[in-house]
Amino acid sequence: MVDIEKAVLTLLKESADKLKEYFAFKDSPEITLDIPKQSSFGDLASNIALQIGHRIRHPAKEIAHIMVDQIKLRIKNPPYCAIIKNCEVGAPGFINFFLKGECLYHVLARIKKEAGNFGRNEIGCGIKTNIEFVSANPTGPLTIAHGRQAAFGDSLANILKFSGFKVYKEYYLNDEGRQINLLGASIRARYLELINEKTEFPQDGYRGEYVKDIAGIIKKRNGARKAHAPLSFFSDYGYKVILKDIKRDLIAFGVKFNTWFSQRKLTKGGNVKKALSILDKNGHTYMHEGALWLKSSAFGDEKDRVIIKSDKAFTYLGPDIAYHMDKYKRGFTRLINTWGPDHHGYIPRIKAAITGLGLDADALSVLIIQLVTLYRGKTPIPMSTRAGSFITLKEVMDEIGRDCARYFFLRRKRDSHLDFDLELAKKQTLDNPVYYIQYAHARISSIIKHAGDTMKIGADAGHIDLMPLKTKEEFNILRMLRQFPFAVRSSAEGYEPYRMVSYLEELAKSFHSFYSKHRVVSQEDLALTRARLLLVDCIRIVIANGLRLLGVSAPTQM
RNA sequence: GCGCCUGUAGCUCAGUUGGAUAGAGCAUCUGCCUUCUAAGCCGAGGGUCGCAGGUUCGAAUCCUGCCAGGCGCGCCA
Repeated sequence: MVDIEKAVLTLLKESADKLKEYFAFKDSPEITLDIPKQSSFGDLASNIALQIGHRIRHPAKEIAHIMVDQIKLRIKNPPYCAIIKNCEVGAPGFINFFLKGECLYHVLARIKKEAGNFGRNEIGCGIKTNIEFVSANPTGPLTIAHGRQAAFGDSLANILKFSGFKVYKEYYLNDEGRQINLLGASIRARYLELINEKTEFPQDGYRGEYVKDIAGIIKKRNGARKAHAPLSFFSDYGYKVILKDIKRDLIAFGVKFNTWFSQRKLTKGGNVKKALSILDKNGHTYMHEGALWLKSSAFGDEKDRVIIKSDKAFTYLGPDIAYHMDKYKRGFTRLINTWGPDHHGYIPRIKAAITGLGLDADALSVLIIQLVTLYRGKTPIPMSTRAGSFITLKEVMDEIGRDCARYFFLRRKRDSHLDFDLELAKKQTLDNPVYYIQYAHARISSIIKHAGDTMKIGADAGHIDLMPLKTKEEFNILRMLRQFPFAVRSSAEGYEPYRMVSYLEELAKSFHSFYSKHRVVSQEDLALTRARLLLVDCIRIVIANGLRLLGVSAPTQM
């Protein structure tokens, strides 16, 4: 089988090189192919003439015509004549290729052969990649904001793996410091209340019900014996209980981490001191008013930042610098962090520290995931973590299910605010496209079951005559199927799983549209039946692959 | 005051990095189930891309200035 894409790229490259005889320019831009939105623009298109035109300041259309004239000569002869029907110039200067009908069928045999691997690509080149996400402080249950990060990070990890990156998922566990102490103090106060000791609730303490629950457990186990236990007893007890719940919820959400990275272990191993001594040696820190400062303004931050406070305690920056250094030390050459929008101002200082350590800050991409506003119909649900009034991820999962929750979190671009309407998410209509996609998968499974064993498509998929596929709807499906690898690549390159979501919605649409117009299984026309069975089976495979990347299940019946 | 994000159809949002006639879903109006799942399908209407300039063959996209909303500007995480 000829690799269509490669052939077309070769043609374009040759004619771009020829251009150099007419115009003065050195190297041509990288040539990329796309599948145009409208079929009237062909089966493959390139904007190379537009790019060259821009570069040499010459009308793109003229360049495109020169290129197309040459390409037209070449496609009359083998091997191109077998695959390309025609080549045209599009309005502003696109070069559009129209493939021969038989070529469009090729994708089916490929899907059948590659099955779960169809759509895989190697743009990652095996780069060792660390993706750190959620990393919520173990001082309270996961909220929906964490849910969005969890769905996003997990799905992005899937997509990157599928694109040839070597991906490790990591959760940074903030298991020491002020917040943990505050949690301990809050639990202790509740505990003392329970055993009727006099106490005062800490001013910035955690007021959620779960704090009382933990205090209750301590009382049940120990009675009043812990009245004078050190703060660390309550902190440790509390964060362990909470961490257990966090892990349980994430598993229920379908998210598994390779590493739970403990801050406590990091500082115990002396890593913070090590990192700071490197910064010091490189001349990027200084003492001022009893505190140790990072000269981050030297690397573009708006001002310098404190690492060690005048009371000798670290700010969060200390351990975080050491943590990132550790990531580099472990051999990761690409780092991805997902943070909430409240942390965006923090990016320059951590990058400054990394540069100061002599490491490559460009290897780190910090992705800001915008917040989620939860609605019930038109009414927004107010959220306040400190006051303890919030909807947890678990509650959302219990109410609308894991598939639905993940899907809704993934639908939006990461830098768009997400309005999450629980009422909408419960509807089983196109208001809620996760069912639309799953429904296509279930319908196809049902058709295949209905067709029975006699018409089953097996290993002979490559020999099925596909010429009977000739309706508009069938060609539209073929076009959509060919697009899947492009959708994977674009999701990976942009770190944007939502592109996969949009793709799947469109693919499902092309199927539902076909389904309502044409019958797949008919006793009268066996040849057509076999061809169409192969077609829908391929849709099923691609939907399953896509949903798997999103971490959403593909049911065989609904 | 400074920084970041957002502003596209009545609503929720796309628009693949400057390209083809600005697209989906919902909502509204209108049709389709004796045949493989109606959680479905076929139509119709709906736009000053926040506003004003600029850059060029070409701008929702880039630049400048405004306007509106959200978030952040700690020796808190």
